[in-house]
Amino acid sequence: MIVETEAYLGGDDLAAHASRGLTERTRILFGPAGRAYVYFIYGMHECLNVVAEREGNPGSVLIRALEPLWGVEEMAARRNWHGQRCGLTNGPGKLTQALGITREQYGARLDSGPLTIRQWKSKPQFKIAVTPRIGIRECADWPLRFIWDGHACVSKR
DNA sequence: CAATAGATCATCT
DNA sequence: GATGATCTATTGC
Repeated sequence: MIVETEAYLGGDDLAAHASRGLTERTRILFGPAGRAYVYFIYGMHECLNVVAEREGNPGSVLIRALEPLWGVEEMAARRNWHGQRCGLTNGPGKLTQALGITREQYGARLDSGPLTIRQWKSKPQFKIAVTPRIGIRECADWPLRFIWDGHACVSKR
């Protein structure tokens, strides 16, 4: 269950990787929605995005945190680069570590297959809070971070 | 407690 | 050659 996301837009959203145009790394952002945009950052972290706009518009959603509903033991069995146990999913880098997501999943479908993200069928019975995005400089105060308010798996700050 | 340093590399200038 | 949609450990108050 995803409990924290951030939106990255096209056009004048300078915080978005796609804002500097189509490059080899960002080309998937300009493709059809429902694909995975995985990028490597800070020399040691992968982050997972869902392409969210129609073809030609580079909008995406960064998956920042989730609550593991199953597979917790598999996640906990993995080790991160520091040799420590992971399995925590409250942060973009830790999340991909726990799920075993790498750039091999770049461009993978998220609407079918093993990485399918399912929709919440009924109306959400929890409170959704909106806050500024985290860890960026450009457009840092744009209210584009969406969290399950009060959920233990949401990242800090 | 809060602040910061360090790890470490693909991507862009 | 600099930087970054991060995380953890360590230092300093």
